[in-house]
Amino acid sequence: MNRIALYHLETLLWIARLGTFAAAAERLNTTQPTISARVRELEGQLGYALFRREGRRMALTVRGRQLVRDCEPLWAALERALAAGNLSGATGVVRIGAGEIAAATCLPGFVADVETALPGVTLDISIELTARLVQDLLGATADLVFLAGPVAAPGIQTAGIGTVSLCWMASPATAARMAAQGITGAPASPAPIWSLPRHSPLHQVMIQALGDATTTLSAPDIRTCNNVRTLIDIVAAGRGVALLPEIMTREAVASGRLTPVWQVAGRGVEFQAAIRAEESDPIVLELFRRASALRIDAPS
Amino acid sequence: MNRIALYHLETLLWIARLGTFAAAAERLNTTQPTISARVRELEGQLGYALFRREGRRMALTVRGRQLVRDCEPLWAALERALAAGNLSGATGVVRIGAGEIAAATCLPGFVADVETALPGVTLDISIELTARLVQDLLGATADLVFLAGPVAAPGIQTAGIGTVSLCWMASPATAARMAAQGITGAPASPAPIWSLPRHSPLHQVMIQALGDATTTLSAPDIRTCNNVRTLIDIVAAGRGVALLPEIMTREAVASGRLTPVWQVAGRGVEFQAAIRAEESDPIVLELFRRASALRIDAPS
DNA sequence: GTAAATCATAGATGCTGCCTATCAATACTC
DNA sequence: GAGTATTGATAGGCAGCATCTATGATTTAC
Repeated sequence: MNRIALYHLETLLWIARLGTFAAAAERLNTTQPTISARVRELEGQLGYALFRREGRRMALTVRGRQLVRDCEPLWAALERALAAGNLSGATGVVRIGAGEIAAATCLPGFVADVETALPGVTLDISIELTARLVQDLLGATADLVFLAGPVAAPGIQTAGIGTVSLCWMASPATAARMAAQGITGAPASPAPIWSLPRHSPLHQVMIQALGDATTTLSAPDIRTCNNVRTLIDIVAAGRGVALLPEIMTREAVASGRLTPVWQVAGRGVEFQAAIRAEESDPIVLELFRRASALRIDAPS
Repeated sequence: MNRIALYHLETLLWIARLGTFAAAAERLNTTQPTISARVRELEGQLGYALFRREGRRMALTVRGRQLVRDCEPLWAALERALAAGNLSGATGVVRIGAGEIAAATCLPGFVADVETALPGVTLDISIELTARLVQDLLGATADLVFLAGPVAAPGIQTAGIGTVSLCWMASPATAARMAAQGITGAPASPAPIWSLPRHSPLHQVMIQALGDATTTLSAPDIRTCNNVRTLIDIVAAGRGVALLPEIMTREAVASGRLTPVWQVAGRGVEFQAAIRAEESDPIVLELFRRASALRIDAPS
C-alpha cells in the first residue's frame, strides 16, 4: 500500500476533476495508457475499485469518490509542505537550547528579533543545564545554544553577548538577622548558601566569590537546586542566601520578597551564544549572527 | 517531485523517530542500504538536503526537521484516508438525487435511517427535476434517486415507495371567490392554474385531473414554476390555484394561508426510488434496499 | 452507417528499487 | 591504545515496474 506515489493521487484527482482519463493524461503531460496503468496500480495497492465502466467513460465508485474527497485537501497540504523547503526565504525548525538565566535574559529579545526578521523560522526551545547544552549541541540535538561562563570545548564556536551581574540575595528577615550578627562581608551560618549544581558555571563563580571574601570562615554550608526560579523562592522564604543574577531578582526585590545583602566584586557571569564549529546551515549561521549581536547588559 | 512515494515519507518519519537509518530499516522490514537509497531519492526529488553527517550518525537539517514536522500529521491523515476504503463497514460518498416533493417526503426519514444504520456513508444530495434525475442516474452523476411518477426507462431499476395525495389548493380569499361564482368541480378563470413545468409527471397528473372534471370548460390558463415551495407561496398570495401534494401544504393549511378547494379523485402521484439496473456497488444496493422499504404514505 | 471519442491491451524499453556483500568512519570498551 | 561494535556508503546484480507506441473494443454522436 505504501508503494503509492504522489503522482497516483494526483492522477486520481485530475481524473475526478476533468472527467476522463484522456483529459487527465493531457493535463499531466503523459499518455492515456499511462493514466490507465496508474489507476490500475492504485486500485491494486488499495485493494478496491475506484472506477466502474459507465458507457464509454469511467465513473467513480462510491469508495473512489470518498477517496477523492479525502485526498483533495491532503494533497494540497502535502504539496505545500514538500515545496516549502525550496522557497528562497529562510524556512525551517531550529532547535534552541538555553540555560535558565540565559532564557530569562536573552530569549525574549532573540525570539522577538527572529519572529520579525525571519518569520519562516520556527524555534524549538529547550531549557537545560549548561553541561547538557554543550552535549546537545555536539550531539546535534540542538543547533544554537545560549549558555553561561566561558566554554572552550573543541568543535564549538562561541560569541560573547554580555555579562549578568550577580548579587548575594536573601529575604529581608534573613538579611536583618545577618546584619545583627555582624556579618557584612559574606554569608555564613546560620544562613545556608543555596546554589545551582556543582558543575554549573554559576556555582564556580559563587565559590570564587566566596573564596575572595571568606578565607577565614569555615567550610560554608552549600545546598544546591537545579532551578533558579525555585532557588529564588527558597531564598525568599528565608531559607538562606544565594548568589543570584540581578536581572532575575529585580521583581522580587521590587516587591520586597528579596533584598541584596552584599554586592559582589566581580564582573558577574559572561554569557555567550554557541553553535557547532563546523556548522554549515545558512539559517543556523544567520541565527548565530543575530544572536551574537545581542547585548544582554546593554538595556540596563 | 511527484515521483515521491508514500514509503519515502514513511521512511523519513521513522528515521526521525528512531534516530538511525538502521533502526528505521529494521522497523520497515528492509535493509539499511535501501533506507540510504530512499533518503537519497527523496532528497533528489525535493532538491535540498534532509540529513547531514554528524559523527557516525545522521542529523536532520533545519529544512529536514521542518519537513518531518509538516508531514507527520499529513502522513497519518493520508494513511487513514487510504485505509478507509478497506474497512469492512460501508464507507463512501453516495450521490442522492431527489425531486422537490420527494425531498420533502422521503429524504428526512431516509437520511435519518442512513445516518444511524450506516454512519460511514456520506450523502451528497441534489434536488432536481424528474427528467434531470433520470439523466443524472444514467450518466452516473447520481447513484440513487427519488422521483415522482412511474418511470420506465431502460437501464433503470425502481421500487415504489408509496403515493402522495394531491389536492387543489388556493388561498382562502380565492376559494371564497370561486365558491361565490359557483365553481365547485374544478378551478377556472379568473383563478389561473399554477403548475410545475410541462415535462413534469405532476403536470401530467394535473392535466389528467383537469380533463376528468372540466370537459366543458375552455382551455384553462396554466402557468408554470419549477419550484413547489414558490408555487405554494404564489397560490397563498391569492394568485391562483394549484394541484399540490397534501404533505407539503399541511403547514400552510394549518396556518390558514391555504385551503383545499376540491379533493382530487385519483390516488395521487406514485413515488419511487431508482438506481441503475446494472448497479453492482454493495453500498448503493444496500441504500436502495433501505429506500425501497420506505413508505411515505404510511405515517399519515 | 460512418466517424469520433473513450478506455484496454500488447510488446518493447529504459529506469528504478531492492538485496547481498562489502568498505569507511566513528564511538565504545577493556 | 588496540580491538570491537555500530553506523552509513558503495558496488554489482537482478527483478519489477512505469512508460511509450501501436492497435483493438466499445460506445456515442451525427
